[in-house]
Amino acid sequence: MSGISDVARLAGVSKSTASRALSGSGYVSEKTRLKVAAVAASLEYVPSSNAASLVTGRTRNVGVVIPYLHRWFFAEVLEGIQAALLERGLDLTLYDANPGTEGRRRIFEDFLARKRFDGLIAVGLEPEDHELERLLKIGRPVVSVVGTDADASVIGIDDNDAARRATHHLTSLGHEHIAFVGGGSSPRWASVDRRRLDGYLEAMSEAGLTARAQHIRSEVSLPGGYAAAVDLLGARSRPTGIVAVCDEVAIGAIIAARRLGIGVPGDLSVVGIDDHKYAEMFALTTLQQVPREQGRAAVELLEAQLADADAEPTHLALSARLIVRASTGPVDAQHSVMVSDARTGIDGSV
Amino acid sequence: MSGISDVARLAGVSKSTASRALSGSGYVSEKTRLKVAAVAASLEYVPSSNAASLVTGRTRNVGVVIPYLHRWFFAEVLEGIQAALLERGLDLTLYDANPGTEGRRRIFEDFLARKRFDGLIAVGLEPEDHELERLLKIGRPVVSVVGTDADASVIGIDDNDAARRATHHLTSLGHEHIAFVGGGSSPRWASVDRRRLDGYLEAMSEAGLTARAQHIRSEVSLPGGYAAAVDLLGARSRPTGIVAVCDEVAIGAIIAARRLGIGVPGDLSVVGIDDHKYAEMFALTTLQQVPREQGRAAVELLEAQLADADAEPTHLALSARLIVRASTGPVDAQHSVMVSDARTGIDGSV
DNA sequence: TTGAAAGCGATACCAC
DNA sequence: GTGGTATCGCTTTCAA
Repeated sequence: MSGISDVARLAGVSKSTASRALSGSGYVSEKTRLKVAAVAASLEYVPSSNAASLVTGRTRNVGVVIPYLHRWFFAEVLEGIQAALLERGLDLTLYDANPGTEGRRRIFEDFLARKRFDGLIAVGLEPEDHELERLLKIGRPVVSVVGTDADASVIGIDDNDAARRATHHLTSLGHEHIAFVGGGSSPRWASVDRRRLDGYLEAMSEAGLTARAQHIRSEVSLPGGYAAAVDLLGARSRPTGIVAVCDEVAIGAIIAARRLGIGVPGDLSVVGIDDHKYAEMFALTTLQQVPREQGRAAVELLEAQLADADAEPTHLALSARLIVRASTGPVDAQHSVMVSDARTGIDGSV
Repeated sequence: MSGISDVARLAGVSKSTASRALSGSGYVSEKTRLKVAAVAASLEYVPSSNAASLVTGRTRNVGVVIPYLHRWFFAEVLEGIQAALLERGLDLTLYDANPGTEGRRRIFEDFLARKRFDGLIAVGLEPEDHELERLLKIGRPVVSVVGTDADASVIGIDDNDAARRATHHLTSLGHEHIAFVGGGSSPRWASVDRRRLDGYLEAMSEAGLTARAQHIRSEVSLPGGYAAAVDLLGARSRPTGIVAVCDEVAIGAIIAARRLGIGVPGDLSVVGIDDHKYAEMFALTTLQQVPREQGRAAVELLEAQLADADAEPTHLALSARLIVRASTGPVDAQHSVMVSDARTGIDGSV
């Protein structure tokens, strides 16, 4: 394994010149640059990032703190981040900070303090106060995907607005009995869920339906949505519309409805938020966000902060796009589809 | 930010003694060890991993090369790896090597060569020949989760056996027309899929059903299984049993069956491989593997290789456990459940 | 049991 | 444009 001095010697130049030639910074004649590059290539020279980091203080590595890997949104964001980092030649150190685990504690107590990165991207982290404190104490730029930090750059959709529009979509179709499903299953609310519930409540209020607003708590997952919907739809008086906190919950609700023989959208309209990869298969009407792009954007924001130490924190609130598929319909059309469903086994939504 | 010389000075010892005291290697009197530790704590001293790595050659970092993040199996393995690494104080560098992407190419060409890790864990990587060559050339221990490398440690389930037992489960229930769904959708087979198909074919052969064996190609995903099953089950002569390449495909098939009014398990038995987190919700009979534990085991294996440079590569083939839920039943029971399904909207499987 | 000094492999300043 | 040299922060002989 050859070092830069080997390259320098074989190229007949000094270490400093070799370094300049390879890093591309500083004056080097084109001739020697070519020569050095050729030698480096022939030796398959790979610079030691440790040595370089030690002297420059820059690691060319980005840390990603993320609470879940198995949830659609998080996996997509992470893939977006990784893709953008690969393009830039930057490494990615993963910190899976699952809430309530010993691992998360150690990440905040020990791992982050090592500063093995030039900057951090926090994805849907929702840090406790003492965690946030740690995060800022590190003294490296932080970009959040989903969040509310005032001190860091944040990128995400306008959750309140998305839920409001989802709800409005149903009220404009004539629905009056609309439930919001998901969130609040654990004592500590995820703030995203909270914001979406608020958006729903505001839209219900605008439609004069505050009295009929109903929040069904559930875990934010497909089985969670399924379980909650089984209860909700099995009750005597069931809603004609469901706004789900996210697509996973929405899809769970659709599956529950089908199993209960409730036609979608004939007897029940369901709208989600996400545009999950399964959304199309379930013909789910939803408010689309593109987490992969959010991941890429986070890298771009971080890059800017890295280039210019005192760049102002940017707050990017993207707007979700309504995609109407076949899980929502006018409230009047009730039952018409249900019949065909029982006969053919396929309702009109596919 | 204080370095080890600050600690040394304030503790009234030399750098060397401070280093020994903190790293715990070499002779240090208990008294000075305590003193140094106290000073280090008061200064919130964090050693520079770059400096340490530069001199020791060890990074205390593990690279994980993984082709997907959004698929259940991969996300679970990754979470298992991360948890085990956090316990050991080791960092995790993520390389998302999505097949066919420019990013994957760069990972193998550039990123891995930097050797910013003491060892690698490859998860379901299925490297091309030239990629494998690169991998071994790095000269760092590699552990594979799922795979067939002779030169590296491998951990995974016996896929052939799992598929064979899944199939046998159906034949023992009297099924004769059993299709295998999934895999082979792209020209390049994933070898896992291939092995599972082989296991199915062997079991069919053992049951004297070779003539009726049928492989339905599909993408290995829930929508993929759904689409394939819609075609398969819509045909004139449909099977009474489905062995799916994995649970995601199996669940897609169940959803398709329900939509077509085909009762599960009344008219159709479905068995998967995985024990996916949604398996319970769909009452899916499956052969369980626990990817999270495979991730942990990979870390343990790697740790052993790291401790003892010439430890023999270990090949761990775990056995999947059959979990019988309610997606499979005797072939005779056909139609009985379908009727109740149509009446109540809920079949017997929940 | 401790300390002085020699690197690890690069970068960057400063003469030339 | 180029080369010598100090330096980054630590570990590790080797002597004392």
